[in-house]
Amino acid sequence: MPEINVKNIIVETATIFFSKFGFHKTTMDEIAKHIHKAKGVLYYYFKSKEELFNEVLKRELNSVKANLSKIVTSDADSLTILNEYILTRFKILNNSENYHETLKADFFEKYQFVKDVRDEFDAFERTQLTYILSKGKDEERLDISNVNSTLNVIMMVIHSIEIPLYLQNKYTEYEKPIDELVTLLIKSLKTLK
Amino acid sequence: MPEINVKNIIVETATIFFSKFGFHKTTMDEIAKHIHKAKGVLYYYFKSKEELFNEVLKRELNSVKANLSKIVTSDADSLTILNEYILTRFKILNNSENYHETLKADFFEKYQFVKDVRDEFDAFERTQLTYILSKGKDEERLDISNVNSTLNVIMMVIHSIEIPLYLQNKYTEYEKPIDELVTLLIKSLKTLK
DNA sequence: GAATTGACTAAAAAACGTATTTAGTCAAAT
DNA sequence: ATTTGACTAAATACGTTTTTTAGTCAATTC
Repeated sequence: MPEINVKNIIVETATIFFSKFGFHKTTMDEIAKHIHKAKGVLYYYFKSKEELFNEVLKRELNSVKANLSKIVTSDADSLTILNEYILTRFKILNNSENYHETLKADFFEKYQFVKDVRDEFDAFERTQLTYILSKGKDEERLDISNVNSTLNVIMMVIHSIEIPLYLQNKYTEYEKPIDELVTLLIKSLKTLK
Repeated sequence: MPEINVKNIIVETATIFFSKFGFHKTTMDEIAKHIHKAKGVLYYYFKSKEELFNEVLKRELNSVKANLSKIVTSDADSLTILNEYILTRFKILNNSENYHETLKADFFEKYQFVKDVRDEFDAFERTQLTYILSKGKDEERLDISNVNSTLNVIMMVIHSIEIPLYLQNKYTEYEKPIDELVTLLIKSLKTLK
């Protein structure tokens, strides 16, 4: 069986198990057994369980990035883009149990190995949001004196809200207030005419 | 020694110990020893360790409430009041280690006994913010169609931000973005003239 | 009668030793 | 180059023992 397939099958299987049982409760043995392979195969392709989880996480986040990039590069105006970016981000990451689990890194030591992947996703987000805000500023649709500080506000809001949203199962409760918050923020950033 | 003093001394001592060591690491024995009393005295005035902690918490929150009420009842206009309310709330609660610890109730079972005190403080907040928003609406300074849903937005924002702020030691990092966020929110709520 | 004490104890937490499981390794085989 | 399965150090789980702690209460003091 070609490498490309075995590695993918491992990652796909790991995605299912990690999503369902979490990183710590999933064993390498059960992943191996599920694909009818010896455990050693997993270690042939991945240095460790942590590296496998990071690969699973990267692929999930790459999918999220692709969706978000589509929004950012659309023909819509920057206000619409910013609106859709934030709402879509919350919505699609709601389905990523593995991403939720990484939020625990901010509370427990045992997840520090996900830091790099998390930082990389953060960097992606800052880039996308900076692009949106700068575009809006250039188009004179957004009234922003300092792009970077507005960016920090938005990042703070996103990172703060996602904790109760995903770790305290408040997605349903907060769905409507999030909509309204984003509307308010857009309104406050909109250039007055 | 009169009752009023012993009870107060117990609470004051408990405040110090709970703030420093947390609820679980503080023993009733060390509180008693510190005030040169037998442990039974603590149980004469308080039914349990949990009741003592709740009393400590109530007193801290009563102090916070007093400060916030002063702002709410001031002669300033509602925009200024809303601004000051939010910023002051974050600032003074930053010094309440015991309040921070109650935020853990949303993550761990062992703190469920603080729920009532927390709910009561929430209710206080909703009342104060409703008053501010309604006042602003009446004064026609705030452009709000539905006071209750705007209230939910503000409460969501406050409760979300306080988690990283106090449990992840992000007060310094978030101080400036919070200022700016509040400025943006006020701007979005302000009636256009 | 109210307030305090200090001995007591059930239960919780911590410590400890043993058993089991798991991540990771690697020589042998394919 | 890829896979296997036996192996092992380390981590985790578990049962037992020890220690600590929250809470109690009869006796004492004020």
